[in-house]
Order: sequence, then C-alpha cells, then structure tokens
Amino acid sequence: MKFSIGEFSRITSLSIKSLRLYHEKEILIPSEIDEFTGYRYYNETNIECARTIKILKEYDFSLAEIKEIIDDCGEESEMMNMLIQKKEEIEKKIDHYKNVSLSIELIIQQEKEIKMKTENEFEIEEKEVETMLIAGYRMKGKYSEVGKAYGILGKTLGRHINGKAMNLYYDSEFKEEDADFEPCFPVRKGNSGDGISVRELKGGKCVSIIHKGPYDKLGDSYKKIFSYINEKNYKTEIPSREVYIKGPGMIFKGNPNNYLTEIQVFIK
Amino acid sequence: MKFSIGEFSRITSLSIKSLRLYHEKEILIPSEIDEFTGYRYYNETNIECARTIKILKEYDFSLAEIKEIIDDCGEESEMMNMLIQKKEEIEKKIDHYKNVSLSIELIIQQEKEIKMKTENEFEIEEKEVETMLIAGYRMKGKYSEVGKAYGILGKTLGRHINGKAMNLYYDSEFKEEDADFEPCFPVRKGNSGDGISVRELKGGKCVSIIHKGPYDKLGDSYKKIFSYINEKNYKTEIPSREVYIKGPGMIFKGNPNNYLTEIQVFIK
DNA sequence: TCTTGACTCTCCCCTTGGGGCAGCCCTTAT
DNA sequence: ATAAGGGCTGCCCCAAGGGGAGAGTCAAGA
Repeated sequence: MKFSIGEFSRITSLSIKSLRLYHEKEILIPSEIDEFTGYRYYNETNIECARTIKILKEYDFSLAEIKEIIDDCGEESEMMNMLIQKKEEIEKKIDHYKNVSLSIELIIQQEKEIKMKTENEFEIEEKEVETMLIAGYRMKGKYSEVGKAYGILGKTLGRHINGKAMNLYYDSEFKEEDADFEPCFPVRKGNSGDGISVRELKGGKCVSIIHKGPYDKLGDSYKKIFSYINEKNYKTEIPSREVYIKGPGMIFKGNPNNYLTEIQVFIK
Repeated sequence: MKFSIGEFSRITSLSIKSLRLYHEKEILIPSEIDEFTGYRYYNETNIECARTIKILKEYDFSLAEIKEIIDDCGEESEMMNMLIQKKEEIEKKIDHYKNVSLSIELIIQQEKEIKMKTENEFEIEEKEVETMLIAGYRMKGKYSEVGKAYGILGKTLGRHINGKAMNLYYDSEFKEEDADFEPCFPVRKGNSGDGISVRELKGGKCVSIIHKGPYDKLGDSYKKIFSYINEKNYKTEIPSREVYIKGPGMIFKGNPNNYLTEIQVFIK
C-alpha cells in the first residue's frame, strides 16, 4: 500500500504544504521517493507518525520540538520531562489569558456602567447616597498631587476596590494651595495603616450634578450646584465629593471633553 | 522635550527594533524625523501612544488590529465591539489550553501509575482485588473485534472512566472464535443501555501476573499462572480478567515488547 | 578642533507554519 | 493519443520582530 501526497493528505487531514514542509524538516519522511520524478509516496508507518505529529501539534509543541520527540522517543514514558515542561508552559498561558480576560471584562463592565449613568441627562438632581466602606488617603497641599495618592491606594488595595475613584473635600471654600482633601476608593474590605484610613463613609441626601468636560472646567458645575442650593436654602455638609465616573481610561487617555465627574454636595 | 529612539526605548520598554517596525507600519510615528539623517525623535504624545500599544499587545491584539484601533478610536467606548470579540477569542484559547493541560496531565498520571505498578517485578503474586463499578460491553465472537467495543465504551462513558481498560473472559478454555468476553472500563458512574452494562464487579482473591510483551505472547504468562494454580490446588472462578496496564499510548503506538498486561485469575 | 565611542540609519537574512502562484513534468483514464 | 488533473520545485508573502553588517551621526573629553 502506498499513497500519493494528495491521498495521504486526505487520509491524515494535513495539507500538502504541511507534508512537504515536514519532509523538508525531516519530521515525516515519505517511505518512498521516486528517484526521477521526485514524487513522494507514503505508507502505513507514515500514517502512524502523522497521527503522532497531529497530536503533538495540538499539544502546542513546535515542529522543532516534535522532531526532537519523534527522533528520540518511541513511547510516552520517554517524553515525560517534555510533557511536564509543556504542561507548565500551558498553565502559564492559561494564567496570562485569564488575567487578560478579567481585565477586558472589567473595562467592558465599566463602560456599561457609564452608559447607564449617562442615560439621565446632566441635570441637577437630589438623591440618596448609601453609606459605603472606603479607603482614603487624606492630604493637605495642592490638588495636583492627587495622582500620587491614587497610585498608593491602587497599589495597596488591589482587588478590593469596589467602585469609582472619589475625592472628598474638607474645605468650605475653594483653595488653590494648602487644600484639605482625601482621595479614596470604595472597597470591599481592607486595613488602615500607612496613611490609609479604611472606614465607613456615611451616606445621606445630596445635591448632585454630572459634569461633562475637563477637570479645569469643574467650576462651572460647582456654580450651578451652589446656585441651586442657595435657591432652595439648603445647608451643606462637609466633606463634599467628586466621583470620577469617566476620566483617562485603561487603554486610552481619551478626550477630556468627554470626561464625566459627578459632584455631590451633601445637605442637612 | 524630545527623545532619541534609544531613550524612548528605555522609557517605554519597547525594543528599538519594535519601534522602527511600528514606525514602518504607521502605528507609532515619531513626532519628528530629521530630514537629513533620518533620526527618529519622540515626544510625550508618543509616550501616551506607546502605553496604549503596550496594553493592547498584552491583550493579545495583533499589530494590524492595534493600528485599526489607534486610527479609529479615541477612547475605550469606541472599541467595545473589538474588546468583546477579543475576549471571546481569549476564552476560546483558555478552553483549548485547559483541555490540552488536562490531556497531558492524564498521560503523566498514567505513566506514574505504570511506574508504580512495575516496581514489583513481574512475578506471580496472590492479591486481593476490590469490588468496583464497571461498564462492560459483552460480546461473542472473535477477540480481534474488541477494538470496536472499546470505541463504543470510550465514546459513551467519556469522562466517567476511572481506570485501565480490562477484558473479562467467560470461557473456561481458550477459544479462537466464538469466544465469550466483555471489554469493560472501571467507571465513577453511568447508566446501562445500548448493550452497555453498568454494574458492580465483585472483587476477591486472585492470582496475578504482569505480562510484558505483545498480546500474542499472552499464552506464555497464562501457562505460568495455571501451573502455579495447579501446584497450589486452587479452584478458579469465572470470569478471569486482563487489565491493560500499558498498551498503545495516546501519542505513540509504542513498542509491543514493552506492553504490560496484568492477568488476574480469581480463586475460591 | 579633533577624536572617539556610543548611537542610529538602512538593508538583508532568519525565525514558524504554512498559503498562493508560476511553470513544468507526470500519471491516468478515456 | 490526448486531456485533465496531480505533483514537482522555486519564489514571494504573512506576523513580530531578532541579529548583524556597513555606513553615517552625535556629543563629550582632550
């Protein structure tokens, strides 16, 4: 029984190109090669070998590895070390892909959340905010140093973060320098220490507006919100909050004109 | 601020080769290219872009996809469909790698088991075999048709298989044709039907020998085992068993001279 | 100012696992 | 005998760069 390359290709489900490549690499050598025409002919032993190659390819071995295995091994016991090593490689890949899958899922979920929140237009509204557990890093100085605080918080809290980044403002007036504020994240759990305070942040009634645009235009929205509060004669409570619904993304910095920040001023 | 390609490479942890490639593919175009020397210079905007590219690469996007994303998207919301699609791809890869990992683990475990079993030399021994749940496919005819039975059993039982393939012999004498035997597998659970019988197979005391070599030499080992039984004046019970400890492997057919088969003849 | 060593440029070849095509030869059936 | 369909080699292509050659450039120290 001998088969031409086309027949053998159909038998083994390996493309003719692949078969020629395997021949060239001396992985799967046809049992007979016509001296004059160069035609390749394969036999049953080749079929056995082709099966082995297919399985090893499925197991993610490279052709070089496969050649080594086929040349050196007659049965599985002789390739235990290769199998163990390959399994470790594969486990690493699984780990990596799982992490990536999680990261992507996170981005997708965040985007969904943003879409939901922005369905109600950007009007002033009064609403209840629930009490939540937060981890904050209180600081005095310039606003521009918040980045450092979020860095520390992010690194320390890792997977416990449970919501959008926020900033609490303890000043009753605007201060460019020497401001008193507390960058924080909602968390599932965590421990205080190293300047980080984990505690319950009381909810309550607040006046809220979603600010669309860059952070240096937040003043416009504050103006709107305080006009509303004065009109209604509400008394405000400290601290007020900014919730960063959408800022620079994981992947793109994005366009600051599309940033979304919710301002919450709590009332008595 | 402008950086030479070397500096930019150190800043972004992208190799110079990669940076030149990204330039050629118009994915990351240096902010300035010296007209006369061809030197590439990068600025802060390029850093931002490089960060995006690195993340997308980590997320397993190809350079072509990355180019498309960077050209078309300014922020994450615009690439939701790409992210969702990529996540599906990644989940598929995870599934595939998990299957491969399982298959490899199975082979490794089987090989370990074989090593353990063959530590005691191939001598006749008397031992207790425990009762086990099996799924068998009883047939009458030629031995050579067992392959079909194992095929059916393997397909039907799938993941429930819990041990080595066995064959039960119900004839008290050797029969070439019209033999009465039952290929079977130990299983964790399963349902009878379609010719398959799932039931408890009683254990007990047996005389056992491990036969090393091709199946057509099993007669030699049977001879040894029955000599021993006659010497001891034991009475045998039907069915006797063959346990296929090591035969053709998943990957290699292997050398039949190394096949291992345990013969168990039960005694009253 | 000159030199020298470190950078950078373009080009070319190599990798893996093939796909596709051109031009030619071979086989097989009618 | 002829036509159709295989099969052969050789060449170019892909991703995502790595390695190196040979030539040109830049910046700092003497």
